[in-house]
Amino acid sequence: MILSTKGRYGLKAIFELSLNYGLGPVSLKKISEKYDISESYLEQLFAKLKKDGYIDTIRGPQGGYMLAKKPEEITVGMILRTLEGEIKTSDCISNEVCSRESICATRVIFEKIENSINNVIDNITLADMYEKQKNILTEENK
Amino acid sequence: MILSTKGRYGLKAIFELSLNYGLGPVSLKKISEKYDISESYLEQLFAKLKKDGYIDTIRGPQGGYMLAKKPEEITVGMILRTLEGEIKTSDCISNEVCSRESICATRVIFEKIENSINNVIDNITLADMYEKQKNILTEENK
DNA sequence: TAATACCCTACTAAAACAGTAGGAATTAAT
DNA sequence: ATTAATTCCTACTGTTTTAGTAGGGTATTA
Repeated sequence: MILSTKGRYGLKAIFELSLNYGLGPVSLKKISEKYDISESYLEQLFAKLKKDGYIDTIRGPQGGYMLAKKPEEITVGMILRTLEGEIKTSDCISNEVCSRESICATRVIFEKIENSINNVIDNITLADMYEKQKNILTEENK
Repeated sequence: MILSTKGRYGLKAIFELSLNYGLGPVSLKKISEKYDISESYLEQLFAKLKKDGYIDTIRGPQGGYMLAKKPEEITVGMILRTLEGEIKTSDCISNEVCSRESICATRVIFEKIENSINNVIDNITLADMYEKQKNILTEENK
């Protein structure tokens, strides 16, 4: 599993916020019940997302979490990097010339993997996911 | 880091074997010294690769490890899967209909990531890496 | 028969994972 | 004013994974 529950839960949860974009805050309780994810654990994930400026909060009754930006301004990559850390496949330092012969060919592979992942996650926004979701639901009702 | 040292070391090491394809076995000692990787740790990685049929061994002095197949028949994906396990991004069961509304859109993302990784690693063989390596060395000497 | 090399199993320190626990602060509703 | 709902914050914890280490056994060749 190359993604931990941090990224998996976190993406689901913030997508839930994007479903509610413009409709007021959503409480953790609701999200954790809907997805059956520990409330306290989610809290810690949301704390990171808030720190990085992706979500805002309102405290007290009727409070909760909400997107701090438009869904089209938040990419999957931003979320995953906040929660999982940088997506890396090796510890070769970029542009450093390998001191050991024949390592470079493997580095090229690792960079390709990295690039292909980044290419996916940096080009999908929460708004795109919303569109996708609509399509899925439409398909199901055919 | 989405790849552990198992995949990173292991790919480097088996690539070394492919550089020696057809020239007799290479001892672990040599590889571990060249790449500065623990010999005993590499041994465990090679044991898995042998079990899965990618390398053969010759015991005794002058012995060592060698590819069990042609470099063009071994993909990076085979090696990484042997060493790291299946490349997965979520635990959604394929084709299972999500019981929870709106999870599906996130599943689509995870599948895209998975597919893009698999697409890279399943389409590069050790022979391709060898070609790449030659190019790198040629470029350096320009 | 000594040296070289693979073979095999068990152990381990450290980190990461996946939470749990519990209290403090804020605020809306009554 | 009080209560209840909510976020905020920090610390703790059991389990698994990581990245090895350790040490003996077996085969082979010079």
